Amino acid sequence: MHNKILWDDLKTVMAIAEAGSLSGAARWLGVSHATVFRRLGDTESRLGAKLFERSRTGYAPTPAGEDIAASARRIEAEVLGVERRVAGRDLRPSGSVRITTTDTLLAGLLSPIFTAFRRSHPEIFLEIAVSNQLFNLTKREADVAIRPSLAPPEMLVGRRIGTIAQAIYACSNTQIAHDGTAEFSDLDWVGPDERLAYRPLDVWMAGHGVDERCHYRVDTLMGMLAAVRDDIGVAVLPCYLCDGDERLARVGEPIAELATDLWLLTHPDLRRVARIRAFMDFVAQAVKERREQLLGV
Amino acid sequence: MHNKILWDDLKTVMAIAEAGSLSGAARWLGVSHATVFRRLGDTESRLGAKLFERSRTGYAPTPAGEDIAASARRIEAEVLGVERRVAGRDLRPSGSVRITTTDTLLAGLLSPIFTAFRRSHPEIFLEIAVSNQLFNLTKREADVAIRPSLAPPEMLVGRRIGTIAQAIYACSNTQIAHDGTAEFSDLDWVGPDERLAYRPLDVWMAGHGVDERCHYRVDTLMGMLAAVRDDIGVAVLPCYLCDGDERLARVGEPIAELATDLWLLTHPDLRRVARIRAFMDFVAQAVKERREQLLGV
DNA sequence: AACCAACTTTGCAAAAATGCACAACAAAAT
DNA sequence: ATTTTGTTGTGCATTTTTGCAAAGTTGGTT
Repeated sequence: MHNKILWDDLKTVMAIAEAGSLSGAARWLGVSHATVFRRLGDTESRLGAKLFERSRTGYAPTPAGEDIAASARRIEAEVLGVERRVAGRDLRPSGSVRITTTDTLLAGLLSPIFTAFRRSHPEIFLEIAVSNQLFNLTKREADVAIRPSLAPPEMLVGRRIGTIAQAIYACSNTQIAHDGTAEFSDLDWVGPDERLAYRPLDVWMAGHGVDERCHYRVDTLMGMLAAVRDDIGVAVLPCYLCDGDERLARVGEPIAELATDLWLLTHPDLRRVARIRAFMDFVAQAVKERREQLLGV
Repeated sequence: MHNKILWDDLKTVMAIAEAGSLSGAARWLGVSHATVFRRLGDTESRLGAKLFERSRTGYAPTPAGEDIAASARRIEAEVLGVERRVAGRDLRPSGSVRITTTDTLLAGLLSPIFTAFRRSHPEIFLEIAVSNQLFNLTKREADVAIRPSLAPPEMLVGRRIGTIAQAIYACSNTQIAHDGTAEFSDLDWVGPDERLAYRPLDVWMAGHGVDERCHYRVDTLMGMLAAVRDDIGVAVLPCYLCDGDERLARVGEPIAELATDLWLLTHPDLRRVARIRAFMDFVAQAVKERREQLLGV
């Protein structure tokens, strides 16, 4: 009769409420949809309350279901906080660090740095999550983020480790690459699409009247680079990514208004974790040593 | 590496921290001590942190263990709150109600009332928790409390349903029972012991100089009653409990300063639950009908 | 010193939870 | 209209968790 519910049952209810379906909740929770089905039934039985209206389009929470989902969100925040604080007390210089960064930073700058770090700290494992989306460090989706940004999120701590210069690049074996005399508006351009969410470049291209000549858009910088290599057009790209590529030629000097900062960030609760500090110190130093590569000089 | 812990693991850590041992935590959680042992080991492994210093005489939490236990207490409050609110939405006039009351109230007043309630509401089940300790309605140890008190706890809601009169009783076949002329200080007395925590009666007995003649103390009113029946001495007892007992005789009028109120209480979140309202309305009415029995007239 | 109570730790059997595979249904896409 | 995709719901096998029983340690009581 008065069976108390499992605290994890609340998480299940929250997952169903947010996903709107058993299958979606199952994916989020990392279990089988059959398991979610049974857990929900069991929870409703223990509480003696209906938590979801079942419909053809999925599951919609009842007021009681919403109340539980809201509680579960507060509990989730509490659990993440205590997990971080416990993890933050970990003073062992060993274990795993999860880093999130972009594909371009990884390929063009960070990969050799990570390799060197692994060599010098064989007892610290790295897990790289390549994403162009901002990971949620509060939810411990990563321990460290290395990202271009003009301002870091307020709740994270870290340091600015460099400035990323960007310039126009063209395919090496084109006329523009050789003499650089064509007008911008006479060129074909490659640009970012809206999913890349690269607002400053959109603004710059519009301001220089070249977005009208942009007939090829990609949602990754690597895709933009490949298009330039294949002479589909010219594009603004980071110098660290392109200057070492023989098939690309820089056209003009770096564009000051498109320079951006490179940040190395973690959550405040993790700043004292030995292995995270070791990693961040190493990367900061290594990037400093490559500061000219980032600046494109 | 980044295994998230089960939310119920936090409850386990809190239980061990509060009990100081695996065995004590097991009793509190309602599981085997072997289970607690394994859950703790698994949690420490997932977090990569030591949560308790172990000894054969018990477990003492580390700072990380304390942090988790504190989080778990907050989560427990959150879970109890949402369980109450969900239970509070239960509008079905059926199901189970858990009542806590004293052994004397049950035997001398309430049992026939509960029987009548069951007859008139066959679909509502009663679970009676007999205790002289105050149950924690906030922690849902009971849904309804029926208790003598001069003032109810602030966080509960309810109503005062009667006044309990008390008087001196003696064994029926004694002289004092017949003529009532002996001085108090000439009698042998039966009294409550410190575990009964019956402060007002202690004060009254001291004020009338009869605690010096009290050589028999019990920690239950039923035990006091049995002693009076066996002519071990006289005692102050509730009128509802004794007036119907042929082996007991009242000596004098009820003692106004020892009158106490009878309260019918529940948690604010449960006040709208249909079966709880039905129960409380019924009991309030039935006790009102017995008001003279309570007053000893 | 002997006995008792309360504790931790572990191997094995039992119970519970879970995943798999399938059937059926419904909406979206073609 | 048909196909594809995504969903819910369920029986059975597998995996995981748990309880039981035992061995051993420690401290308190007699």
